[in-house]
Amino acid sequence: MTTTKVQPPQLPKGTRDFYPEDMRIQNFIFDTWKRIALRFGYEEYEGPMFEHLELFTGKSGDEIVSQLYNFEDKGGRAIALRPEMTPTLARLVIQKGNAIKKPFKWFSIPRLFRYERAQKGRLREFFQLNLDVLGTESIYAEADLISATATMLLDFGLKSTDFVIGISSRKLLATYLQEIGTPSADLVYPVLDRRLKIGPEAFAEALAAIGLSTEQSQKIDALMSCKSIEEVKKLVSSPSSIEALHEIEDLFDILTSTGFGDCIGLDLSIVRGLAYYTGIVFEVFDKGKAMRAVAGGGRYDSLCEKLGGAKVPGVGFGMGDVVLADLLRDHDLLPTQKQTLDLFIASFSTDMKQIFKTANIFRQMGFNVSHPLSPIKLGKQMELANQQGATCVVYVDGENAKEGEFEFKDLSKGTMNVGSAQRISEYLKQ
RNA sequence: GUGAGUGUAGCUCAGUUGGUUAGAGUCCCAGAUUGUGAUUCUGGUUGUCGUCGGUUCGAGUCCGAUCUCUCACCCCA
Repeated sequence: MTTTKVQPPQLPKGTRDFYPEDMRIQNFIFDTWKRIALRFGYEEYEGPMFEHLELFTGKSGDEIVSQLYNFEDKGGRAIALRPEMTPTLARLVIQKGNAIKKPFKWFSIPRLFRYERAQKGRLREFFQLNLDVLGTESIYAEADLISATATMLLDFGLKSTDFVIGISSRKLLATYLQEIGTPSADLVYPVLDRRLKIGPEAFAEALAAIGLSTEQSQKIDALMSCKSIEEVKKLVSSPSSIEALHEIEDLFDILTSTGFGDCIGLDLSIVRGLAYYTGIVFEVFDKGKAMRAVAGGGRYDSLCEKLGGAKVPGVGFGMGDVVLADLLRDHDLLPTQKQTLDLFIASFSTDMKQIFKTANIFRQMGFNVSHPLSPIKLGKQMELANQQGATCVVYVDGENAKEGEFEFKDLSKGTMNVGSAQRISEYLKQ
C-alpha cells in the first residue's frame, strides 16, 4: 500500500479569503456604502452572479470574452460570471418596462469576476458598489450621484484634500471634436483616454496616425489641459459646445453651493473607456499615490435602447472594494477593533450548565453573549472574555450575589458590581 | 498574453566563500496564579527550506525547469 501526500488546497489566483479580521474590514466598507446610499434614497437590488454571455458581448463586443469567466452549462447555454453590474441593471429595467415609476435610484454591491492577471488594486474576484439614477436627463441626477460619492468618502474619514472627483463631459468632447472637424469620435476617444499615460509626444503621434492635423491635435490638447470652466469658454465657439459647457457649469454650481466645492475639479482629460457614455463622466482620484483612480462613472442615455429596450436615460457609477481598502489603509482609516460582545458568562466552579442557561437569559434580552465551551479555569475564562472583546463578565456563581443576582465586572474599568439581570441590562445601556 | 522580482515555522524575517542535528522574534499551548483578564517570568509545539531534477563526498546556499505570490505592460467595464 502506498500513501501519497495530499497537496494542501490552494487559493485560486486573484481571489481572497476573508478571515474574521478581514470580514470586519469588509463589513465596515459595505456598511458605510449601504448607509450613505440609503441616506440618499437609493434602493438596493441584486441579480444573479452569472448571466447569458450575450448580455456582455452585446454591449462590449466579442473581445470581452477573453477577459471574463465563461462556460457552457449542461443545457448547452453560453454563460458568463458577471464582470460588471450595469448590463444586469439594464436587463432588470428593460424587463419591467413601464411598470417602474421613473425616475428611480438604485444601488447594489455585486460580487464581480474578471479573468485578468492580478496586480495592485485588481483581482479576479472583487466587490463593487454601484449607484445608478435612471429615467431622467436632469443634471440633478449627476449632482446626486457625485454628492453621494463625496459624502461616502468623507464618511470613511478621508479629507477633501485626500481625493478629488474629476468631472468631464463626453458631450463637450464630442461637440468640440465636431467643431474642429475631426474624424469619428469613436476612433478618437481611445487615444484621448490614453493621453496622460502615453505623454504629449506619443499622444500627438497617435492622433496624427488616425488622420488629425497638427492644428487639430493641438486644439484637443489645449481643451483637455483646461483647469477651469473659464479657460474652456475661451476655446469653444459652436452653440452645441457652449450648451455642453453650460451643463458642466450648472453641475459645478449645484455641487459648490451644496458644499462639495472642495471635492470636485474640472478634468477634461477624463474620457473613460466605455463606449456607452454619452454625457458627464467623472472619476475619483487618490491625490496621494500617483492619482490612482478609485471610482468612476457617467451618463449613459442610450444603453437600454442599445440592449433592445425602450430609451431610459441613466447615470451611474462604480467603486471597487480593493482600491478603496488600499486607500483607506494608506490613511490608517480601517477599523482595528475586534468583534463587539456585550457579555461573557463565567463561572468560578465552571458550572457549564448554569453558564449556558444564563447566557440564554441575556441573549433573550437582546445582548451579544459568549461563554466558555468547556470547563476551564477562571483565569482562562477571563482571558477568553478579554480576547473576544466583551464589555462585561457576568459570574453565575459569585458568593457575594444573592438569589436572582449576579456579580459582574466591567472589563474596561476593572470594577466589580452586583445586580439582577435587569440591572446589568441597564448598566450596559448606559 | 509579455517582462521583472520573490518564495526558509501560522506571521515577520536571519542563515558566513557549499560543511554536522536550520535559527530569532511573534503567535499559539502549558505553568508560576485552585475566586478573576491586558503586564511580567519560565517551559513547550511548530518546517519535504515552494516543487521536481542536475552539479557535488556533501545543497537552504550553485545550475535548470516548473509553480506561487508581488510589481509593471496589455486591458480596464
